[in-house]
Amino acid sequence: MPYTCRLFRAQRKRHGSMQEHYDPQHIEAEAQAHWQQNDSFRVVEDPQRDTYYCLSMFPYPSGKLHMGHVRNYTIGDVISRYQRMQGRNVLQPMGWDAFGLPAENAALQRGVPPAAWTRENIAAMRAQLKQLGFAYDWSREFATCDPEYYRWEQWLFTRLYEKGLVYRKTATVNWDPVDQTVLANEQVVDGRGWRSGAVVERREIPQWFLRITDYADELLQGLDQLNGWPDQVRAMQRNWIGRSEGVELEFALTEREERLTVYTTRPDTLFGVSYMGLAPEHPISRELAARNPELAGFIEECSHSGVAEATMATMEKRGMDTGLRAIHPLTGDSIPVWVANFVLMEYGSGAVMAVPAHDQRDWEFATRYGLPIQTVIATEDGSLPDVSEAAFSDTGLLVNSGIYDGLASAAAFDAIAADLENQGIGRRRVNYRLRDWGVSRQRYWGAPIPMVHCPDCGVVPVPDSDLPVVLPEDVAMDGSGSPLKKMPEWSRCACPRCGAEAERETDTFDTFMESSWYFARFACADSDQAMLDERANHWLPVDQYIGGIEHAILHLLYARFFHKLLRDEGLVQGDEPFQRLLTQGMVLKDGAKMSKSKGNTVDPQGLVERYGADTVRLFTMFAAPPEQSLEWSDSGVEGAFRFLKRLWALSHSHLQRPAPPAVDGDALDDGQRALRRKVHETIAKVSDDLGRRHTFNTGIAAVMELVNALYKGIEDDSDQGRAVLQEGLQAAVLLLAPIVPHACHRLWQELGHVTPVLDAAWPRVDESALVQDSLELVVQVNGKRRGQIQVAVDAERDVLEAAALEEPNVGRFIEGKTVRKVIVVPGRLINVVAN
RNA sequence: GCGGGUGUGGUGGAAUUGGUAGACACAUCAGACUUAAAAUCUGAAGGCUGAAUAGCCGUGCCGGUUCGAGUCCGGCCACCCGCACCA
Repeated sequence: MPYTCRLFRAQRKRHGSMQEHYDPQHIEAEAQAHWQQNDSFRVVEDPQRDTYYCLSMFPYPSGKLHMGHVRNYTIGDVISRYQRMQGRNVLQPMGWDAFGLPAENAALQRGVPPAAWTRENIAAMRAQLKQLGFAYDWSREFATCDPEYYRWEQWLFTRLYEKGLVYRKTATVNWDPVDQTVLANEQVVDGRGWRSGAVVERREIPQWFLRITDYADELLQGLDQLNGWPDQVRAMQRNWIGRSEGVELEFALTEREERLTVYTTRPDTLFGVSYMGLAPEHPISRELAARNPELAGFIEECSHSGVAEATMATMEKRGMDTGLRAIHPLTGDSIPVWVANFVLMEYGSGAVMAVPAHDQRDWEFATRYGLPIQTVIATEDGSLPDVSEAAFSDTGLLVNSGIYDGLASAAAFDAIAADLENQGIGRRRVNYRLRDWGVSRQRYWGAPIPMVHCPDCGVVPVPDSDLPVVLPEDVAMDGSGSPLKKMPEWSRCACPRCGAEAERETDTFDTFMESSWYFARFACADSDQAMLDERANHWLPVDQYIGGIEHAILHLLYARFFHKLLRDEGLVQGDEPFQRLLTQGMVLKDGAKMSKSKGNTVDPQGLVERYGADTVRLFTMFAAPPEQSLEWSDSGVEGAFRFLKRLWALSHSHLQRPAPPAVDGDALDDGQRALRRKVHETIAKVSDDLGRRHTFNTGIAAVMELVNALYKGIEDDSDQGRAVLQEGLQAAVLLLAPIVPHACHRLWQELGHVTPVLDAAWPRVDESALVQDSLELVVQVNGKRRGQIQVAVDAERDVLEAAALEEPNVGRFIEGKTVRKVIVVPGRLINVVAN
């Protein structure tokens, strides 16, 4: 071990010279100085050792740490330190998700360029992370706004363009007509721009897309292998990808050549179609509007709303008859074609067939506009469902469906699909809800999209030799769109292909791009010849990833997608980036999410100054299991502080006494044996809680119980009494070391150890200490607890039954009744069933 | 609207595979120490009944399965998260 350094020796104190009172400021400064001077957290690739890559989601540098960060990073640090004590070579890096909207807002408010604001925040937050004692390998730190980082993202994007995985098409954005700028969904409040208050409009503009749908099936299949992920997150991703099997079919139109293509998962309800719905942006809608001012007015009205899916789904369903008719492909009936505000141009073909009897949305629309509701599915028992109050969306038996009457939905699906196929107007299709990833942002503070628009050659990717396309950092923001669009000196360039005067793309990347591959870059952060090198495969996949549940879908799906892109580029080997995932819950105060607007925030900085990092870490881990939301409590913090004082005081008292001999298991009296059993039961419990379950709160509770028991044990001043106490204190310090590393660093020294606790081995359970000869069993009568009996651990079943029936209170409850059976749950209880 | 979650004492939570509901802590109360307070230490405590052994009730609500349900199933209610340009 490289740790027998000057400082460590100088700090070592003999027993008895320990400070009586717990002084976190002093202890923490000392421990942090030790770690810094010994470069304790730097990790070097070592082919001989087991690797463990523990990654917490990197923060957006918003200014200072909030409690959510503290919680996230404490969880990661506890796991990292625990794994290190297991002997693994642990990589725990940290960096900055540095591009994004808040920097632009800050620039507007304070006139500071986003780059300067971001870098100041990074410096402040880095200092805070160090103060909290997180064991990060800072030599691998980077910020995503570093050109050395995003140049590789630009490089990959041009590769993907060559492969055909990148394309351009128009997509809808929120447009603020007053500020003349594109708004994020977050910036649209009640349908209005957050700054200007103007009613937001929808606008179609050309944007860059990544073909994530090419990977939809693999992203879906891969979820089955991700056993280390919460089922909840896998379910959310599965639903997000939304694979469905259905039929794509065409409806002919009267008076028009072209056909309307729609997709349905319920071809069995085809005979119930009573109208067609067109998106307001559909080309046919637009064309008809040109000759129909009323329709044009309606479409114009539809454009006054945001683009968020929640807005679309909750808004009032409205529509207008176009006068156009469609022909039902099987019955030949003529069906009205409506423009409907809830039909989205970006999904499928921008047109739907509506079956109001069997789809709730269609039902609501039909009811509102008096359109016919034709029942075509009967329940399994053949009775007609009541569709006067709501649609009947279950499957069942077909009725009113011509030759298909009597078929079950599944059989009708096949029959109708086959018939449509034979007629050449339909085909079975697998469809995904997942849409291609739009990566363009009309913003300044992001990585420039490395494309050039040449009047002659069209779109040309920037060649490798010209990368990175560096974002100019010294800019002024004025609130009306990206400064890049007003910087001809930056955007004007020579076409890389023909040399003619051309223009750079002024859109920047979605910041999800940077966060989709940072985990791999940490393995080789200094690589300047390639995006990734062989060290990526040394460390990947991430063994444990930790972050907020709010990232369950988008970030985690994009990162999984990117990992597959990197794999297909030959840069990494595995299929999935994150082996195990822990989704931490939110930090609440007074039952609500902490936020500046509610004024219920708690600043970690003040707490660290007052109580020390260890108390903050301890409370955060104790107050709730990591996946659940955590209710902040100032008095709970006080309690955590009190526990550390108790632990310190107990150690101090113990160390005032003569040094104990080794524990001699055979020489212990009953009390000592019981206390020692508690020590080893606690080791077993905490090992499981920290290593497998990640329920840090129950692990801490177990150590608290142990410390309470040790407090009683300190009255025993015999040799073996002191020996058991020494063993118990050592166990407590080792078990707590990942959680409260500073206090344990010092206590471990005080208990007489030279190797720092950071590198101490995790304690082992002595099975012989766990042996008991008798235990208490609960006795129930008809499932209700009526008494308990003390029995030998190896007692036979008939002995247990007899003892249970003899228990006096049990006797009272079975008196006059017949015992029907006796259920024995070994080690737990006996239930006497009597009536 | 759609998708995913959560709901247990005064409070945060525990109960890991269907087997003693309330571990551990906070707050409270009592005792010790103190001139006093703070700090610290020790103890009590889900509700109701009872002198007590003990009994009845009790895990959001209604119903079910089981010898036994906080845990499983069905139906509700409330709150939280996500919904593709917040990160």
